[in-house]
Amino acid sequence: MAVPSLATVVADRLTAAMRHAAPDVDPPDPQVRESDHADLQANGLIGLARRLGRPPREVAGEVVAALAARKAGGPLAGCEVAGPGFVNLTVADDALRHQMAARLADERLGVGEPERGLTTVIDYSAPNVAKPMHVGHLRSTVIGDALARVLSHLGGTVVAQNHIGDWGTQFGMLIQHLHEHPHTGNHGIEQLVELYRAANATFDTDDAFAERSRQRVVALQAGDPETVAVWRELVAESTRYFAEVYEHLDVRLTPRDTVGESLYQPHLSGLVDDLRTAGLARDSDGAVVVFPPGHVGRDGSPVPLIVRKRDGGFGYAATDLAALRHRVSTLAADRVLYVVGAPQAQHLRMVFDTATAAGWLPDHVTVAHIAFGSVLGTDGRPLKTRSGHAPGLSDLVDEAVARARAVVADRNPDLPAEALVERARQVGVGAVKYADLSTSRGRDYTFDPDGMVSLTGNTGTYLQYAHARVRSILRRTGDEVGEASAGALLAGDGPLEPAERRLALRLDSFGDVVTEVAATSEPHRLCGYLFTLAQAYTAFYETCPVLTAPPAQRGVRLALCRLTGETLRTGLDLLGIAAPERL
RNA sequence: GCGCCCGUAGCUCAGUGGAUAGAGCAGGGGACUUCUAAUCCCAAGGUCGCAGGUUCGAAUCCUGCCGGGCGCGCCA
Repeated sequence: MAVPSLATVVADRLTAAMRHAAPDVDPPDPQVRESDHADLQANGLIGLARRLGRPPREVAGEVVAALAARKAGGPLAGCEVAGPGFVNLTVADDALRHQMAARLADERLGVGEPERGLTTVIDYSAPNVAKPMHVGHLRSTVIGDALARVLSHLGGTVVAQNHIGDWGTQFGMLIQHLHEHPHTGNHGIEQLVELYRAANATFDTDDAFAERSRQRVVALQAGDPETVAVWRELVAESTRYFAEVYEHLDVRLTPRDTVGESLYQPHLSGLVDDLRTAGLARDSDGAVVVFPPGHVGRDGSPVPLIVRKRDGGFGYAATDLAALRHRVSTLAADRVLYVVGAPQAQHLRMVFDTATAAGWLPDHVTVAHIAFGSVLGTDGRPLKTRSGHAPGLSDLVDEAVARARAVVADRNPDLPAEALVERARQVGVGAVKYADLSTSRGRDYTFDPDGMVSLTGNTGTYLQYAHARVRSILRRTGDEVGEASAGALLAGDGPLEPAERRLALRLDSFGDVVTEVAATSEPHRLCGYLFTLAQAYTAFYETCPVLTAPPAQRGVRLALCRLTGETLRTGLDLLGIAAPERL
């Protein structure tokens, strides 16, 4: 059962008190926030005073009095006016114990399911066939996977769509090159990459080959059996590679979520006709284009969305429109999220605007570009995919895992080789994912391998370590669930230590933060929360002995440990990061 | 030129219009016979790019400027 946080309960009570103290005025948001000066502080009463045209401290005093008059059984132990009209709020120890007990008794830790009944389509990862995945794919994959986990945890239906690049003119040159230089045996990603490089080089230097490649594109589009068979082989090989990468990364995408660009090809002709019929598309120099209003280019003229090229081929805009239409009509999306790099912002806006104009986007469906920044080197220069080589995803992950293995092996000399491999993977992958998820996604991303895999400080490893310490304590009790129970919390009395209070308050906000991540599509908020939670636990760990405490206190502390452990484990899982029992 | 994003500690970054702007890393000083020291504590480090404006109150909202990144007709 959902357990509202103390902050929301207190906010509701303040709103009620404002209504009581000033019945004729619509009460503003009480703005209850965590505070350095108390457990919580409310800033919104100054706004109420403004609406009343009266001195803020006076009004705040009346609201506090109204609050005090109805506080029987409430969670507050104290509230006082401070500064220009803030209200500092202290929650009662009993209220904290009850909150913790309620969360501990609930398998969902008291987190509600506000997404129940909503379907969200998430477009993420989107690697290209016959190309290695690089850091840009990593961001989309990791962020998209985290959002999928969060929305699904909140009760929503999530439909992942891996929009892989499996169509386009480059396949003509790949297939033609394979045709002229047949490979034997299996290919593997390395061979595919080599094929891409060789085909591309020949294409650029050999005009005759380039022409044969163009013919090969025509053959592919016409469904020539031999050509299609080779194409399928290329796609299948890449799909196997993607699946390996996802599994290694603990990403939930599977081949079932793969909906390549090729699948929309049969619908593009009709789509262009529909746009024409709707009066949105028109001919321009032999191409078919849409001019969504409000998009102006270099010379002040409208920027076209090219749905069909002059040569008769369809551009990616057509594919994107077909995909969007499919997601809304067939997949019944209430919300469509595009986890795509920020440089595509204008393109996506034009696609969204065109879809809206065409009537393919009903009002109740929201569409959002979940943009993330470009990948920069440590010199601050962007790493270009085409010119230089963007760092390969596998290289980065392998390096992180190797460093993790060195540290894990150093701390656990007796760990069997097999367990070492798996734990190093969990730690290394967790470090990479956390580094990616913990900064706000809109910013450009500085690719810093050293910082990413350092395994100290504000990293995924810190969170895993805090979790492992929790587990270590609980393992030492004979019956952790029985002793570290909700009942133990409720049986506790006497004042809580400051470190216990701070930990309990952090634990209480978990559901609010997860809901916020869903609302903003910003996983870094969850990272920040989990880091402060781990810090609060560490402070508790340093100052509050658990196993050696007197029985009543021991029960309370064990219960706090267990709730912390389960909150960390759940939070890490929502980020796609493992929480091993031991580090 | 137009549009979008971004300028916060030496570096990498948090920061819901609220009180004294916070973390991590690096560098300095301390703490392991102790439930895991992958940790913790202390000190140091800032014209929040600049200038105006709105507000009781601005890193946060508005305007202008400076600096950086990205995008802007047939690649995806």
